[in-house]
Amino acid sequence: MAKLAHDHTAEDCVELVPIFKNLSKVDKQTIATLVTHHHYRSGEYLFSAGDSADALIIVAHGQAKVFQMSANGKEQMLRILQTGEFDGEAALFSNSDHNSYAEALMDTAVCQIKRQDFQKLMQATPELAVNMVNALGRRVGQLEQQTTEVTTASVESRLANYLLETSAGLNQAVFTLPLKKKDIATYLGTTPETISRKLAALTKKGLIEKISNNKFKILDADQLMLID
Amino acid sequence: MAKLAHDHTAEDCVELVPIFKNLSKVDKQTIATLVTHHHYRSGEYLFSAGDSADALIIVAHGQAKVFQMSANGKEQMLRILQTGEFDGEAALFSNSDHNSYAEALMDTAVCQIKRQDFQKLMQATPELAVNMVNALGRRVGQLEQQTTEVTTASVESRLANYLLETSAGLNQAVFTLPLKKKDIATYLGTTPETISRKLAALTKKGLIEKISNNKFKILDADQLMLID
DNA sequence: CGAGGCGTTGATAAAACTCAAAAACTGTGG
DNA sequence: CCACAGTTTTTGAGTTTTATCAACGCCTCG
Repeated sequence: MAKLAHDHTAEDCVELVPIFKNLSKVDKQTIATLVTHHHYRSGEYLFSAGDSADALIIVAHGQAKVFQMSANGKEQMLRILQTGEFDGEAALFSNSDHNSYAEALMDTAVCQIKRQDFQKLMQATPELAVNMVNALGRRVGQLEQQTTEVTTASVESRLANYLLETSAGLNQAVFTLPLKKKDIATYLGTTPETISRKLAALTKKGLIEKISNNKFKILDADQLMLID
Repeated sequence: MAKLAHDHTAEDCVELVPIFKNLSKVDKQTIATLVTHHHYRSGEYLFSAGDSADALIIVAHGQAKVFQMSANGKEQMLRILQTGEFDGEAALFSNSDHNSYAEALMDTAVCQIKRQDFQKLMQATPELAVNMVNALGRRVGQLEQQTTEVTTASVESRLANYLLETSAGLNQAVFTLPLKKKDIATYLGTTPETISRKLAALTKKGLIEKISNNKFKILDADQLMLID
């Protein structure tokens, strides 16, 4: 496999990832020996629905979108995996298959730990298990939030929130949308057309300003929060 | 407080709950000493949004609904807590407040373990932590499923699924809906009126049969699965 | 330059919500 | 056992939101 610009080692992975952060040096070294390492180019799939899910997948560098495909062929984005985040929790409790897809949005480096190895690791390193519980607890909270928003708030409100969060996450009033509009749509549970229209609506109301194609500026955060 | 028909002790709790099942006798006894015990009557709240969330809550007996309230006053049901299930994972990783409500749907017995105690317990009992991780992993999977369904499937399809699951869960073709229609509505992210209409529609299509007020019979499971 | 993907816009349609009122059910007390 | 009050459910009519389909414009990149 061709080496990419950044050459990540197993140790990098362990250092980068919050769930491993506060472990002892020895533990980290043990973990490093169990980790395998993969690169994906933008557009490649880390896994697909139906693949056997027998490993925890940690994004060491890059970005990937995780989504499900419904019976009628619609995508629902579940999350964007950022550096340091992981997925595959389903893999941790049974030999089941993935029911979702993960696609790299840019060149992305990934660490994997086999289910069995990880379960043993948790047995041997309670701190790790506790970290995992906390991380999963946080994830449950996020998902509960997402479920509630998607069913109770209008698209315009969801979009407004998304813009606020994105802007806040990047810590800048003028920001570039990190996703294609098509992806924003599936993330918010709607269609690209509606996103387009609602962005126009927010602009017309003077709450945001379109700087360029996908660069925006928040003009009135307070009003954006109050939508719907 | 008046005693209810069943008098549950802390030991009952520990025995009942899957995450404690495979622990050693000693561990179970330790846990039992940390557990406090509460009864709630139907309609009472186990906790409300804004309450400080500093304990893991385990349903020892009964049933409770967990829901969020959106800014515009709509309820979204997140789950029904059955005997042996727990909530409060948000409490496990930070001193945050609850952002959801839990209301007893019948007389319900609950065990609580303080966040601090539980974190220590996990440190000392890796098996417990692993059980927790697995339980939370399962929960994440459920929520991902719920999010996807709610955004990609029609109400009729969601309702059909709900009926199938309920019927399967109770293991009987003729079954009584365990929730009020209002609650089914908030669970499926819709309104009571729509539930009423869609039930009528499914009946007219000959896929289900209304036995009595809230007793139904599945007539054509295959077709129900294919809706939308 | 041209092709293909992405985004916008418009017209239309479908799904579901809202509001309002009637009907059915629940439990209670006489 | 019946009547009543309160709640839940159903039904109807009208409206809103969002999806869909189709066409067009715009970039980007070979």
